[in-house]
Amino acid sequence: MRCFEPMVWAGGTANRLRMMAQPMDIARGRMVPLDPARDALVFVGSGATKLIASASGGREQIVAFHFPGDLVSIPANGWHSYRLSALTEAEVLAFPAGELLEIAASEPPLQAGLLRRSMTALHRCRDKSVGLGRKNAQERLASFLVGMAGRIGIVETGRWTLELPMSRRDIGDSLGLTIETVSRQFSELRATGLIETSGRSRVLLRDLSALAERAGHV
Amino acid sequence: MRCFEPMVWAGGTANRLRMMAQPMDIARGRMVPLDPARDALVFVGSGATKLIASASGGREQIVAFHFPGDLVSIPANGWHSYRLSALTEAEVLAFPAGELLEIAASEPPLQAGLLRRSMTALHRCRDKSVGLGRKNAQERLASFLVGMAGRIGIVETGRWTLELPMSRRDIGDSLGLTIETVSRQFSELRATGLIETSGRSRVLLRDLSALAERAGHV
DNA sequence: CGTTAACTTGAATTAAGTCAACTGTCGTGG
DNA sequence: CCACGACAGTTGACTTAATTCAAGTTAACG
Repeated sequence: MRCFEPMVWAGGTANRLRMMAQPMDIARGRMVPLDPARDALVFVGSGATKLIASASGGREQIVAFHFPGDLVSIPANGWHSYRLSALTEAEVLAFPAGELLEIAASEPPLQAGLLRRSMTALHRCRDKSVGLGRKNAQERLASFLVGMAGRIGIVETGRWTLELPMSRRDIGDSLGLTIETVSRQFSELRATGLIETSGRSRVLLRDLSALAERAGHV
Repeated sequence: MRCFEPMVWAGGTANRLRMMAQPMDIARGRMVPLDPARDALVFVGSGATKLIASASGGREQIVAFHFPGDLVSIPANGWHSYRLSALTEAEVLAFPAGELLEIAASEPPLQAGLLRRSMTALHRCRDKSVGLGRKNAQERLASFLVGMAGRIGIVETGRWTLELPMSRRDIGDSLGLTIETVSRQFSELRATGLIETSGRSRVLLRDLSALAERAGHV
């Protein structure tokens, strides 16, 4: 199920966009090939991806997960080096940021879409910063689960089910925790009765608002 | 020295913008008055501000500092509650986000400016997330100082001088550390010879690239 | 059904937090 | 201009949450 909205927003310029970026299929676990010298903008059409930042000493922080319809902005010259990796097989459209922004400048609806998505990403990143800076392990995991519910959760008779495409390691790298701590917090939430898990990826949120409270949301 | 660029970008619509937001003077330590029910966009014309997020339990995280020319996007309905506070006397222009975006939709240069600033803010937030998630106290402080050098630093014969408008508490709230840890790390960097301080706010960076290395930048 | 990697659990360690006492800076008023 | 008071910042001793290291379990895939 493809969902390359930029083509839609762009109206008559859809062809110019197609010339800049062919849709690409990225296999699970592979990086999206990007020119490391230029800022990139990537649209996720299907599947799921993670944006990884590397600091010195091989430390990695996942700064965002993406799902269909999301826009990913990848800077070339930050303090850290970024790369985009597929969590599941994914279809993406990768643009050189400069060229896309130039086209968008003469295509207000496209530019508006970019702006709206860019702000959504900013707000998500900020909410996440609060967790990284000020929350304990349990609150971070609860926050993560509540956030995922809003993005990929399926609700049924008041209970949310998640099918997580990322590993415990990915969750840890996203929350600034080790894999062991993530695992212990899953166990803790399970023991409290707030969640149930089955297999490695399915999570049932038994009480979303209690979980949001546990997450330290105001 | 006022610097309200949106007026400039907006060309002929400058008057519509003026009707939406009068420039305001915010005294040091005061909040920028915002409608808590609506997303806001604030331009900082002069002075310095901090964007504070509150989680439950009275915990506060400063998610960004702002200087003249910066755009601040403040969401009304996030997981956390946000407010913008002046670090020094500041002149700002506050807009309801919805209305400003609507005007921007028919004013490509304005929209382009918003988009560019929004991406800058996103990239800063991401680089900061890496620090919050994966760096130790010393790396966080070094990162902070290098970042501030790039924004408000004054360079002179290869040495950077900073006049920090924020307190140690603000720095701690921004780096996810306590005031005591921030203080200890200042002492540590002083002892290593990487920085000198005089008074509460002046910092001399004796070797920016060594500091960037210490910051864990790649 | 067996293999492998992902996940879980436990015990010891550590970086940063907390609590407490002290010192320096800066603005005010004598 | 200097002395004082108040608050910002510093330093030290102890505690704690999360990491690290190590040893099991379990799920998923062929």
